[in-house]
Amino acid sequence: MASSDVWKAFEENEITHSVAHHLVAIRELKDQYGYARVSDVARHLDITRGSASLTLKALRQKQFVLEDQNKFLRLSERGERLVDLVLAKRAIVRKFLKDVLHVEGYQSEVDACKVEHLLSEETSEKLLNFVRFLLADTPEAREFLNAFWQTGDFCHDEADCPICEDECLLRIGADG
Amino acid sequence: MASSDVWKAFEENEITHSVAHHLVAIRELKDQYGYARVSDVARHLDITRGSASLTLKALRQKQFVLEDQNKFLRLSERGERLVDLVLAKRAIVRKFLKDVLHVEGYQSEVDACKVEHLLSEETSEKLLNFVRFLLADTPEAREFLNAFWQTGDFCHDEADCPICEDECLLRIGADG
DNA sequence: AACGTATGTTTTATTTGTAAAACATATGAC
DNA sequence: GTCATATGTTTTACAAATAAAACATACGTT
Repeated sequence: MASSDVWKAFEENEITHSVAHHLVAIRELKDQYGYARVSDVARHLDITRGSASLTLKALRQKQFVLEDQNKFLRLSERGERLVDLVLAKRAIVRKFLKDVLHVEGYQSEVDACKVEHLLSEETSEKLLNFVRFLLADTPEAREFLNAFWQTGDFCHDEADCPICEDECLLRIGADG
Repeated sequence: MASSDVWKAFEENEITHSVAHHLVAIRELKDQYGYARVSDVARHLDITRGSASLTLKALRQKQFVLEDQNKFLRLSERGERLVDLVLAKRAIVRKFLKDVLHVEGYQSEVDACKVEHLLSEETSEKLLNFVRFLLADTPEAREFLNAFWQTGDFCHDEADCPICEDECLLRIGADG
């Protein structure tokens, strides 16, 4: 049955949202302060030291994180690559939301962060490609974006809506 | 601190992925078979009856789901509205992935399903607007999409990439 | 050396979503 | 009427992610 297949596919994520944030925290702390310890990660994420300690222990066991003699943490090569991927996906989504859709700053941060670790490689890469093309300085892209941004709200009546042909989505435009 | 704010905002979802699926299951079952009971939902989602029973009990208490004398379930007005919103968001994302980015069928289903309940109203509405404009039959949209689809892979070298100006994302294009 | 503070871990508990099993009830076949 | 099957609930258990509290070091000041 198709429905339960898609449902179950949700579980198949390589990493959880929580793990992504712990790894990114290490990257950000090292960039900002030059080092990252368990307490620093906990403060950065606003969780308790105990909680961070447990999560990071698991990440050390899975070889995403390494620890030196003085309890200073760093990302392994695997960890660095994973963080690169997460940040790349987040940047693509944020760029699309902010610079194309004009979603307000904070909301685009939050939505990008929620979504980033869920997108498949295929989707991320195609979105990257799309946003690159859209924001590149070609006549087609320029004219299209100008036309889109000038239009403001488009097609809130049912006529000629290419999505509503298939499924009725009108209520999203209708309510507040 | 900005980082932990965004992180915490992840929790602020009105409904969970699991709840969204239980509610959508009721809608789909009623559409397909005319009724939906606890067992039907469980079968549809490929989970045990016990698990569905508990989740649906909570949803009855929260007034998203109603039950008649014969244990037949239906969505309340609140539940119907929520399902409308979830399905609308999913349809928009799916449409964008499939018809604009050309993400392969199954993957676009899965990614749309993962993401649908996480998007804010603001983002969904703007995405809807964008996709409507993009797929409407205007000269700007037609020319833009033709140019995009003809180009194939765009900008996998660093030159002139509007995203890489801000953050380096090249590895996503470089690896497999 | 002693005290206070920061740090890291461990233990205990909670919540959410699930499975598994036991149980109760209902329905239909014979 | 009895038996098999389907249905729904409850109970028990588990995993993940977290908080809270207790504990153990370690470090710096005095």
